[in-house]
Amino acid sequence: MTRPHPDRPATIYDVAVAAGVSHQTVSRVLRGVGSIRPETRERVQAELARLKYRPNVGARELARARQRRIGVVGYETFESSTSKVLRGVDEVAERAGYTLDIVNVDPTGDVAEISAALESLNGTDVAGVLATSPTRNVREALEHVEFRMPVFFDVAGDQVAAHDDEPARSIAAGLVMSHLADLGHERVAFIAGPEHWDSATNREAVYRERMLALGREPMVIGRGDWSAASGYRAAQAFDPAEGATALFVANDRMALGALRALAERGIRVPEDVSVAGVDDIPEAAYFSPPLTTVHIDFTEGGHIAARSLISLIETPDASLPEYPASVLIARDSTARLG
Amino acid sequence: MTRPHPDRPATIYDVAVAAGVSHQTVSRVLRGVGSIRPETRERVQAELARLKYRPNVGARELARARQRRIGVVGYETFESSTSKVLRGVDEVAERAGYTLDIVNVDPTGDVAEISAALESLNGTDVAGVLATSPTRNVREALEHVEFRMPVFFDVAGDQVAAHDDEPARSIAAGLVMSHLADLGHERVAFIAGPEHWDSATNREAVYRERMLALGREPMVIGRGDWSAASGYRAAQAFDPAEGATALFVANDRMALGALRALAERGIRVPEDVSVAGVDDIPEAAYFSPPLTTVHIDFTEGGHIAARSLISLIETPDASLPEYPASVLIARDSTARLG
DNA sequence: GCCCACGGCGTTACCGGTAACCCAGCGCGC
DNA sequence: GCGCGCTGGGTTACCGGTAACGCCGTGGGC
Repeated sequence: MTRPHPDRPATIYDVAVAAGVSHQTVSRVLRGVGSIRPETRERVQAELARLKYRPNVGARELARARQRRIGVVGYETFESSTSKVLRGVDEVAERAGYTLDIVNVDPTGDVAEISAALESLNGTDVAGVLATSPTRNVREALEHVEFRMPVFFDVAGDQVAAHDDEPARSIAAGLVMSHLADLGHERVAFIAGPEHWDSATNREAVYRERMLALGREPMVIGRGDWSAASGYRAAQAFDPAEGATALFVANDRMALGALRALAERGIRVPEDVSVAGVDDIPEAAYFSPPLTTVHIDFTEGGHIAARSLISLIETPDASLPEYPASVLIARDSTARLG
Repeated sequence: MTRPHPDRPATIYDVAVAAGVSHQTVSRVLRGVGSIRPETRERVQAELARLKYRPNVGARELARARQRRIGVVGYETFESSTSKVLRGVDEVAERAGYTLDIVNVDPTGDVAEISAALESLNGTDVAGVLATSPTRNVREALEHVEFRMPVFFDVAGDQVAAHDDEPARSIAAGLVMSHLADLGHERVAFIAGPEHWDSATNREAVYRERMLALGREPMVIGRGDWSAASGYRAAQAFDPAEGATALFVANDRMALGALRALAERGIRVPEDVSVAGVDDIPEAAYFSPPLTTVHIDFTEGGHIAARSLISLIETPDASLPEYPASVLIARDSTARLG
């Protein structure tokens, strides 16, 4: 379905001539400032509507010397959790009058390539940049590019706790490990996320730490790329003979693949092994069996990131935001040991 | 991670003064037009780099009297298939020098509300509008708003065949029904998508038609909202006593919910009933059992939609695009009858 | 030796807005 | 009757680019 090409839009000058006033009066009506006789105002508004006036945002930006776009460095923006972050960013940005300029990059790709993408964003004079891909490569690329505008690096909804001299750590992974420990699981195997990702390394670090705290050797049986297919492949390495009673998978989609791999090999969940993920994607409740996971509010994470960036843009005092609390969602894929 | 607020950017006038030339010479170097002495060009380029010049896109748009943004009316852009469409649109648009301005609306919401969202897009002087939400409400809202620019209404990757006096029809649904018929299934139950959606009604129409062609009464047992949860609920109404040997679900996510509901009730798939979906989301291969579905290339659909819109913008001759072929992916959830 | 074309720039106008400043007329106090 | 401030608006400059045009010097054709 299409519509024909229409002719050139009316400007405030056209409207001014039609209403018999100066263009400045039209501008005043548009902005609602200054004092204007009601009669004049109505005449202008009538012409505005009749001529179907639409403001030229470029001209407005130019005259106001103020940008209204935020560059977003996204990645696989079609993936559920990350695009929920984007949605949250969009909601806040729109309310604040900003428009998003989304650049898709492969966050695990070549640093030079990411830098080029960032540079192109930089060359397009946006008001600020929001990076939603917490990978090492993106962080490095950000170091390379000299931005003239504020940059905010989001943690992509994955809540982390960072104390003064401790590194950032995944709360979600801690919740999963505590849940498993509560159920009596101490021999927990782990399928990690892609190594360039901050959230993957954060979760893995917490897993290892908790295992050591239990006096157990960490059992990282594989590493995926967040996809169900990679979880399926990684779970092939799960060997019941090694004694693990639970399997912690770094995200829900990989957990789906892992569940499938275990089912094919006749390993029952949760009777033979408990399985838990992270993210709480909407589908997780309908896996077979329904997956125990940690709910992360990605949209709210996006809100927070956007608010932080906008406050950086408008008032250059940076205060680090508080992320919402993640909560563990226990479902049938985990059960008490024994 | 953040960076401080930097000072105001350099303009071509700053660069011109620094290089000892006129601003027009700088503009020429920037655009690569006109004849310039290599020595002068180098001097300008050096200053460009030294002052970290970034073009002001607003000013450029203004001077060129040409818009560079495309408004996209999206919906649940965080959902897998739809955001793949967006990604495809983005890829093409970026290559053509356009930037996306994405507006999220609830495509099943109030027509007035959608109209308002469209109007705000319209008021922002974009080069064209691409609607990626094929719902009746969005179509109605598009009728209300008088656009000054080309509008393209995408079919969101779902391929349809439209003959002259026939309505558009879902090819994907036809593929599923043929596959089931090949396996001997004639008594096929159906879980439909939300009624406002074109793709839902297209798929349902094809389902009904095929059933009647087989001399069977259509068995629409429920209607969902595309989510796994709604598929789970709808599948509660599946009664094996009614004789259906297969269940066709209008998309994969609802099919996941349906699989779960069937499993909970002890109905085996595919032994007791075959199940098929549409979309081929990446997770479908890891459902229990892996889901027979129809692969739709959403990203390519986005490419095509964007190309169509851009050609409408640049040369107002509208030619309807060819969508890529969908293909059936047979997996374990469907089996020969008997 | 003259004219003209062309390379290599500079000048100026303009895109569509906003903002600072200016100005006429009126009502008012004194 | 005069100065004052306020209302209601017009004039003009400017934002940072692009485009049309003009100008100067040089070199080649005749």
